[in-house]
Amino acid sequence: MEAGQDPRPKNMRRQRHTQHQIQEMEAFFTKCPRPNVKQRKELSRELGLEPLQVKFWFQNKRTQMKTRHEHHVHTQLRNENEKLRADNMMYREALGRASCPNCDGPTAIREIAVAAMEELIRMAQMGEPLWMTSLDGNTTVFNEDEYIRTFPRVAPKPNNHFKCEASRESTVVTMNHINLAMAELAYGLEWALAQGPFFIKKKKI
Amino acid sequence: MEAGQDPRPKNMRRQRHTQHQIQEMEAFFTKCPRPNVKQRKELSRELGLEPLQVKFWFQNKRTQMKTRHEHHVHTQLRNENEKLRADNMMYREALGRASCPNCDGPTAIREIAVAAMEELIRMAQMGEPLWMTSLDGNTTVFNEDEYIRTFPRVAPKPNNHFKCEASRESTVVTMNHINLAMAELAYGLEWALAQGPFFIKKKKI
DNA sequence: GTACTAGCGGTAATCCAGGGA
DNA sequence: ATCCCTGGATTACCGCTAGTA
Repeated sequence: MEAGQDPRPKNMRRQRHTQHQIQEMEAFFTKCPRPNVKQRKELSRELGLEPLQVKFWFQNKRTQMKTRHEHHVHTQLRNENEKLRADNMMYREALGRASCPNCDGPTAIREIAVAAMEELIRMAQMGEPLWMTSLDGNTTVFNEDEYIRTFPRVAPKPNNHFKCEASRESTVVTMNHINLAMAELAYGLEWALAQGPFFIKKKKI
Repeated sequence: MEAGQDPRPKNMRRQRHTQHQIQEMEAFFTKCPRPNVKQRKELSRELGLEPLQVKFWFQNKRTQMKTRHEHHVHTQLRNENEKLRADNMMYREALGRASCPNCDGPTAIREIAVAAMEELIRMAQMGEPLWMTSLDGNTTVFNEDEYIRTFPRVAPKPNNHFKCEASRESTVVTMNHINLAMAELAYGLEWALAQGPFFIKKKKI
């Protein structure tokens, strides 16, 4: 095996391929990133490199390309993320501001939700006047008159039968905190639902 | 300078540090990722490595850590992206489903958007009857009568002055595809906006 | 099953350009 | 300018795995 004019003792590195060698291999790489033995031998002959060096170069080049591509995707992902976040914010605001084509007022969904939530919190934090402990100590009775007095913005006892039904159900609940919370939630939701007709009255045709 | 018991001819690489050497350096790395000359010399003495090798190891370790961190951030970004996309979809649907308390029907925003989009696509795909090329070949004229005939669901020429104004603007546009698309978009949006009063009529009090 | 091979991930060892005392 | 160090990119190579004859 007559050597290719540079039989270095193996493991001894010859630093940096020349610009020309790199350009040639780069050009080949764009057409064929994974040359076979023949192509590599041909290239090594043309460029004055050992076949093994050519093999190494292509291997390293492939990994380099891979990492660069990943980096590119990375920045792209960052941008997309930014945009999605902005879109999300816009949608969130749009939901609060959304106007309904059936009438020309804004939907009050958000307002209702916020108000109901506040009411629930306040109801939960209240004690004896609103939530009366029964004599046996096992149940808590909801004082509806007190409720109407405390939250006067609600139309007093609307005639909606759904509301009456539900409110009667939540009037007596067990002491269990979860049930209590659910009862409050039900009442708050009823109130929110009951706003429907109220708002409709406000609407101008 | 009496050598450190391994004066290899320089440039001859000794493969792979031992598990012990790596563990020690790794432990040191967590406390101090960038040891100075003294610390490196001390480590090299303890581990039977050349100071230069220790230096190399720490340098390579730093870059490795960096790439690993990048990779980690990468996957994290992917997940976040996925989640944001899902949220976005949910918001979009919520916008379409949002019901308005001023009336008892669902908002027709989505329907309008879909219909407008379909109309835009159909308009874009149409040729001569709807989009007349002018004699000089440089401008495309929008045939409004043909439009009304083709899409009869639109109330013929509503008296809304905004619509008239805008439609006149988009009647004559240059051949430029971007402008053309914008004109179509404008017309479609006008149509969508013009639906407002129409829906109001449908609403039951 | 077995021997051979290419490709890949990981790692050691540099080279190079640039920053700071 | 001088010297040392660091990060980024390169070159060389080992060990493992999968595909193939």
